[in-house]
Amino acid sequence: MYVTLSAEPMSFHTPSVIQPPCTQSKPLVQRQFKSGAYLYHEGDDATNLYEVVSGVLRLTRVLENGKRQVIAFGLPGDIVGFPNGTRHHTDCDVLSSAEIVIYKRRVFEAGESDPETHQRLLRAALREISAMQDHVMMLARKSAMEKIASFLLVLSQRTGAPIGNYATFSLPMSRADIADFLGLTIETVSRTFTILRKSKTIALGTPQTVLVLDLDALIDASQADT
Amino acid sequence: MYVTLSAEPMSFHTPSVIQPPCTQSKPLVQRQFKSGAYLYHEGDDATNLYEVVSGVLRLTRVLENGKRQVIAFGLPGDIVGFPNGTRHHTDCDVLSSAEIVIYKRRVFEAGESDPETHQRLLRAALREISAMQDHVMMLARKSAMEKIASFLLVLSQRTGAPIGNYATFSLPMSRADIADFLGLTIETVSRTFTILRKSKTIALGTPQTVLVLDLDALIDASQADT
DNA sequence: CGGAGGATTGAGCCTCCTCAAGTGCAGTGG
DNA sequence: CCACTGCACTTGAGGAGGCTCAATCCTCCG
Repeated sequence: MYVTLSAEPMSFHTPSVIQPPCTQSKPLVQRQFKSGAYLYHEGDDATNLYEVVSGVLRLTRVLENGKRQVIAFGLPGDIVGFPNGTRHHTDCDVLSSAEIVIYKRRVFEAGESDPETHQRLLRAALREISAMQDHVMMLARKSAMEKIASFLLVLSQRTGAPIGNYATFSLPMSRADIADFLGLTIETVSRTFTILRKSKTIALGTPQTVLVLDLDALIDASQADT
Repeated sequence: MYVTLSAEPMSFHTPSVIQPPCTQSKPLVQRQFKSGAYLYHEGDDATNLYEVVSGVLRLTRVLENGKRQVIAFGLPGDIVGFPNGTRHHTDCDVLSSAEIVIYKRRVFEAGESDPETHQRLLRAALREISAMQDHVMMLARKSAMEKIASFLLVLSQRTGAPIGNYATFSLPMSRADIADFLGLTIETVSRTFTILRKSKTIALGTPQTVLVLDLDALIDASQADT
């Protein structure tokens, strides 16, 4: 499942730590991808699906005018690469070096050979529909602050590590990627980070390293004016 | 597939006229639903999938604060009701009386009994992922005018009927539904309709009946400032 | 005729975008 | 070692698009 930022704090779907992707004895293809590598491009014939074990992926689409739009980020536990028809409809590249489990598409589509994996991939596809719907709701209705806070919350939940009473995590994507994903501009993203810093809700070690100082405040900021 | 309003004019996916849903000899369950009826609610156990033959469905989700958000509209040719896990994650009700073909969920999930329908439903699920991604891109980056024009274009393409040189179609959903779907307010939707009327791009018979007077102008209005 | 609900229109404001300048850091080369 | 350059991020000023609040219109229906 992708980062989706639903209003209700998101549960950890198929976290690889708890439920490792390899549960049967069959050999699984797992590969290491370096930052900047592409898993596939838009229009490529889709032969594989990809499960993120570690690292972060970026799914983008190129618009008519050549600009790139970030559709989703692939975090550990996500399965990406579901095609439309036989072809990929996004680009997918690696933001921070990733371990990826590769599944054959036909296992997903037919599955006679491996019903267990087939079911697993099917559920991932359905989760993705739900996730995209969550994302749609956020884009349609949330303010800049609510979007940023929601985004940080999900990253914190899914990739954060505790440090004392706080949680810390890294932002492998640029401000431009965040802005693209949330339907904002770079400047608004940056300003919103500044507001959160000044209110002592978060702290930034580097611009790519976030420390959550006040989780309750972040949750408040992520929710609509209810 | 749902109404998605991608930038490139959308092709007609599985139009029921050309490729009727019933291609095999097995008996298919087809039912009539009246306006206002619910196909399912959020949280319901998902036993079926639904293919729209005629009419229009509305898929919504209820937020914490009780407000309703329109996720998608189901037009003829769409297949709706893909669950997340075993449960529906949206409400689905009927905006204009609809003929619906009902599929059993287990045919979609397993499909040993009916590989052909299984494949058909699987493709629909994948199309839906793609469609939601298109919708995300629109919500994130398009102006009010671009959203409305794109929305009208899709409805015109998918449900329009020619009248002389023009195309006409009905809007079974309220302004509030349109606003919700596009991430706008009722007032902005109404004002944008007015602009399109005054520029002779469209005409409104009733507020629910659209006549496309200048298709090229509508296409122009639907595209970003490229 | 009167009321209700949806749609339209208007005025004012606010959030976020645009444009522009400034800052900090990493890499490069003198 | 230090200037130079490039890039990402931050900050500021100003403006515009869309929202809010409110009034009005239209149509349907009792």
